[in-house]
Amino acid sequence: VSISTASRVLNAQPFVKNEVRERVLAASKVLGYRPDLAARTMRTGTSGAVGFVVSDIANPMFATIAKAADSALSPHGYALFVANSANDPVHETELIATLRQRRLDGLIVAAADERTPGLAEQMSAFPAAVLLDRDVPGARSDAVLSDHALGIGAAVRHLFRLGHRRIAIVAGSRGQRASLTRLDAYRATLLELGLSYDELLVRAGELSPKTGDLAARQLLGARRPPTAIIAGNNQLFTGVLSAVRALGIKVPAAVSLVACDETDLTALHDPPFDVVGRDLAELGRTAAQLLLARLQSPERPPTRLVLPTWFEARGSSAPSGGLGTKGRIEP
Amino acid sequence: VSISTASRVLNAQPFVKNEVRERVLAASKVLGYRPDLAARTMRTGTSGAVGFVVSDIANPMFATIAKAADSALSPHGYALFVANSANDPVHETELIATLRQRRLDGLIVAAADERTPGLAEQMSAFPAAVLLDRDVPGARSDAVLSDHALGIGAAVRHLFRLGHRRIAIVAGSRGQRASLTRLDAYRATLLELGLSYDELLVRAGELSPKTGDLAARQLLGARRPPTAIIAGNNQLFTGVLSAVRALGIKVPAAVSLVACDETDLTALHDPPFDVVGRDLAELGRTAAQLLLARLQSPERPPTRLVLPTWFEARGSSAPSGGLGTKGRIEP
DNA sequence: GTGAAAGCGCTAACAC
DNA sequence: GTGTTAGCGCTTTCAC
Repeated sequence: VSISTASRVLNAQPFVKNEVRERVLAASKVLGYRPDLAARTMRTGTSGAVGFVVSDIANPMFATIAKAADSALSPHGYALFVANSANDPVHETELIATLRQRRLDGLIVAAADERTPGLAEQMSAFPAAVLLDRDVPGARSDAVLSDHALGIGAAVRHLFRLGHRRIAIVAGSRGQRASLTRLDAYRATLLELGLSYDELLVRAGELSPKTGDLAARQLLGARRPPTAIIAGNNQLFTGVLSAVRALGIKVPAAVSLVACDETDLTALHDPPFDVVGRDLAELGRTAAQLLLARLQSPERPPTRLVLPTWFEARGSSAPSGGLGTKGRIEP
Repeated sequence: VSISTASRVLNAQPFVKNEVRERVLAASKVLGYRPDLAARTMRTGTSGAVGFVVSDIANPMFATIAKAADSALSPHGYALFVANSANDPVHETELIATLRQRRLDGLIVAAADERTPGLAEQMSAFPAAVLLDRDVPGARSDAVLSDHALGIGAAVRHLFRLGHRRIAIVAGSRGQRASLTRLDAYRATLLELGLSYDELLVRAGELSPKTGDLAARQLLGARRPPTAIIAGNNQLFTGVLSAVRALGIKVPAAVSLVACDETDLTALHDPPFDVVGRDLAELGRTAAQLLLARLQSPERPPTRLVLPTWFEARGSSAPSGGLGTKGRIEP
């Protein structure tokens, strides 16, 4: 029983006598043999591992996506490792570099900031890399994106129909496509409806509850407060909601609220919150599929897939006494 | 400039002339040199990586813990990778084996089922392994545990004081210490208060919203329904709540509800839900510290740290018209 | 069909 | 102080 024959057997290669194969298999079972993956990685250059870099590992949105991606990858023998950049572009760059040093075969990236210098180059260093709802300038990689304009547009129109004329939005900063396109869609829809774009009704900052809380306090404390607020991210929404609670403001009587991305909080509130939804699991699955496809055929042209978002009116928006509504509209 | 001198410089070893050191550093900067960690791992036997095996990566509870553990590990140069066992003991065993094959230096385990055969052996194969709120028979490893009895006991007593005599609990199955000790504490406290333990008021199953939903429907649809329900896990709680919503039952007027572990849902509900709380970040940090300590001194005796839980009465429990209360008790 | 041997990129023991 | 060399465990030619 030589060392190379054993390797052949364990890698299921042909041209090994059946009797020998049996013996090797038996022996490896008895000894509990497990190949050293570090050695294999060094020899073959592949690790059978895929990384998922998220900007906030504690955000259940990423967790849902990761779960779906993992389910799609693991039947193909790839392990998914989730790593946290903690919303820090510097740390993120370092993290991705380490993942490459560890020879991960693939990378799914929801970058903290798309404008981080060198990101595109870092990604192209991987055999396969997929952008998840991010648009990195200069990157020629596969991407799964959400069409945020669909949902935001519908939300704004819904609020308009209810009579709202002062609709505010709280969004992330300019470093992420999601925030940018949500803001763009917000503005475009306002103009389409003949409303003016009022910068005082727009707040942007880090994607954290704190930002949402602060923004909501500023908006609601202003001389001419909004009658509706769209929170452009689940973390921002928790902040907005905590501010609304702290200020004792009634929803939807005094202010209408729209969240982005369904969570337990939005779904199980009584009544549930209006939400701009999307299929997070589908997002993760698709990212995994793009990754697998690229690993299989490295030369295929980059694919950009755009998945829909939608608006669900529920219990957190109500008619406003604005110009547009005469009679009361039942929610 | 020889290959071993370069290695010495880059590993910050002494006995290298300053001038040479400078030159090597400069060259490595220019070339963008990054050591191949797979090769280093093979040579040294260590990978500088730690795994965190969770039973449900989409559960924000684990995400919070992971985030805290990561923050504690990364300053020490360890990367934390989160991997999902998807509540499947078989998959979990496979996953841990792979992590060992990848030569991860450490492991934090919140096993799906503590009774999985061979778990203790698998863990002892790692240079360092920490159990996170799990009690694996035969494992001689470090552990961070939560004292669930504290919080559950307080919750049951609180409900008793409010006049509740039919207090139900929905818990996980017997494969996790958390579920077991919560059930034990529930029963012990009932007996301590002179109440009988009624099996019809106890439901157990997989830690999923579905279980919670089903259990709540059974409990509330019974001939003698409970006046209060304790959900022994955040996932179960979402299920219990969805059932309560679907059945149109008022909280806390018709039934009092207690959740385990604070989430956005429990904190931001109006009014907030009563909750058995604990410091999840502290749990993660402590796990990381135990891991680092063991990596530093492999021979130290195993440490078991127990962290407290507590009960917070808020808006989801109300007096019940039971035998115990005459006058109305203000919440 | 099987074995011997080279080499992946790195570190560490040993010579100089 | 620095260079030479062996070897970590695996896969993969290349002989036989």
